[in-house]
Amino acid sequence: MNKETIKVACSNCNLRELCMPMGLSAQELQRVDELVAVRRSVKRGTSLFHNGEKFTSLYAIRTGFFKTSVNTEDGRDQVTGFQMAGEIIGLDGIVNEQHTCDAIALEDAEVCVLPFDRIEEISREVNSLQRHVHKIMSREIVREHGVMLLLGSMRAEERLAAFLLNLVQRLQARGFSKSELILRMTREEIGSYLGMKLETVSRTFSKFSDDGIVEVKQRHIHISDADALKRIVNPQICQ
Amino acid sequence: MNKETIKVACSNCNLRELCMPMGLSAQELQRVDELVAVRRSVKRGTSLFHNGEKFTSLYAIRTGFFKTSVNTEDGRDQVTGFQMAGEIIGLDGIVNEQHTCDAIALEDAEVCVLPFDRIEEISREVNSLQRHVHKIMSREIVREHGVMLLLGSMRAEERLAAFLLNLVQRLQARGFSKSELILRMTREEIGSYLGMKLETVSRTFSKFSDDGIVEVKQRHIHISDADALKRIVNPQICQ
DNA sequence: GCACTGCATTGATGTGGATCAAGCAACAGA
DNA sequence: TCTGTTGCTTGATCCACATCAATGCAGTGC
Repeated sequence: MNKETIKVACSNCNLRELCMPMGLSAQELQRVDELVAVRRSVKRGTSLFHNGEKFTSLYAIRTGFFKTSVNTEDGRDQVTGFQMAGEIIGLDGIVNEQHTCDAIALEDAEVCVLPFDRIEEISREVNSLQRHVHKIMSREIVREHGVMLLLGSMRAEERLAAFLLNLVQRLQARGFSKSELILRMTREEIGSYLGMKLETVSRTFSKFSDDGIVEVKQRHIHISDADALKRIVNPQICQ
Repeated sequence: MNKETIKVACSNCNLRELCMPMGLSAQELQRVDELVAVRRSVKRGTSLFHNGEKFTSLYAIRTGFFKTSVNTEDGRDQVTGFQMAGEIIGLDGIVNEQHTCDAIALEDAEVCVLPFDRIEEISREVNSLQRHVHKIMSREIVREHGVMLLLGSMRAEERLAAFLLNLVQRLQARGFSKSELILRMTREEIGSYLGMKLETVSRTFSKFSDDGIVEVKQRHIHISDADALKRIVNPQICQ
C-alpha cells in the first residue's frame, strides 16, 4: 500500500555516517549506492513488516520512529526495541527467512529498503561493508544483553532511568537536545519494553517529577538532573 | 594456560551439521577446514573469555557446557545464556573488538577457535558460509527476543517451564533423551538467567514435582509430563 | 460549542516473589 | 570415617509492583 518508489543514493544521504561504513573509496561508495533498492514510507500506526511475513530486506530508517514487538499465540506481547533514524531493522528475519516480530511506525516514517541478497553480494566485494554488517548484528546482540540485564535484575525506577538515559543519548547522537525529548510511544509501550505495567510507568514518572529529576508533561520530558538518573541506575559508582 | 593446540578439521567432525553450513562442495569444505585455527580446552569453572578482553575469534563448542553473563560495575550479574555442543559463542565481541560478557565453562569443555578475520575472509569466497554466519547471528537475536518476552511478561512457573522445554529440546537435537536431563548449572545461575531468586527456582521445582510434572533429584531432572509444561507456558493454546 | 475517544494519572487493595533464616543433602579433602 | 564447604530446600514474613477502579486531560470530529 505505502510502497512509494523514490530512487535514491547513500552517497549523498546525511545519515550516511550512522548507517553506512566510513572511509569508503569512490569506487566502493558507488557499489554501496546499489544497496538501496527504493525508499518506502510508512504511515504512523502501520507496520513495516510483521511476524510471519517473508524476509527479503533489511530497512534503514531515514525518518520516523518504530517499535518492534514479539507476540505469543496466547496474546502476550513484548516490545523488543524502539528504533530511530539511522538504525537498521529486520535482522530477526535472516535466520528463517521470515520475520519473527512486528515493526510498527510510531510516527510517519521513511525507510530505505536494502534487499538482503544485495547486501550479501556487495559485502563480498567491499570488506568494510562486510565488517559493518557484522558489527550491526553484534551491536544488536549486545543491546539485547543490556535489556536482559535490565529486565532480569533492575527495579522499576532503575529501568525507567536507564530507558530515559538511553533515549536521550541516542537522540543526542542525532543532534537533538540532551535534556529535552518527546516520547513517541505510550506508557503502555514503555511498560511492555521495560517489563512493567503502564500504571507503574506513570507513577515512576511522577516520582521522578516529585524528586525534581525530570519534568513530565504527557509525552514531553525535560531531564533536569541527568546525574541523578545515572545514580539511580548505578547506585554504587556515581554516588 | 589451557591453550592446547590440537590441529583439526571440520570436514570429519561429527558436530559439523550443527555448526557448519550444509551441502558444501569438496573444494568449499577444504576452505572451511581452514577456519579452525586450533582447539582449546577449558576446565570447569574457568573462563573462555571475559568482559573487556580483546576479541579475536568466535568459538564453536565441541564438548562441554558454558554460561555467558554480563555484569555491571556495581556488581549486578545477569546470565545471558547457556551454550552446549555445536553452538557458537563470542558474537558479542565483534562490534567493539572486545568481549562484553564472560563465558564460563560449567563442565570441562573443548572449543574450536575460529579467528574472525579468517571467517570474514573465507565467507567472502564461500557464499554458504557467509549466509551461515549471518544466520547464526540472526538466530542469536531471535533467541534473545524470546528471553526478553520471558523476562518481561512471564511468571515464575512459566519461566522455568519454558526453560526446561528449551533445554530438553536442544539436548534432544543432540541425540539425548527428551525426558531426562542433568542440569549443569546451579539454582542461582538458573535464577539469574530467568530473573528470579534461587529460592524461587527451588520452590518452583518442588511445585512441579508435587504436581507430578517433573521428578527432581538435585540436578537430575526427569520430565514426566512435557505437555503439562507446554500448557504452563502457553495456557490458551494447549488446553 | 459539545460529545467522544484514547491516554495518563492517581488511589486503594491484593499478591507473587523477594528476603531472611534455618536446616539438610552431597561431595571433596583430610 | 569425619568435617568443612557448597548448594538445595523449606518456612515465615515483607514489600514492590500488579490489579482494580475512578477521574482527568488533550485532541478530534461534528
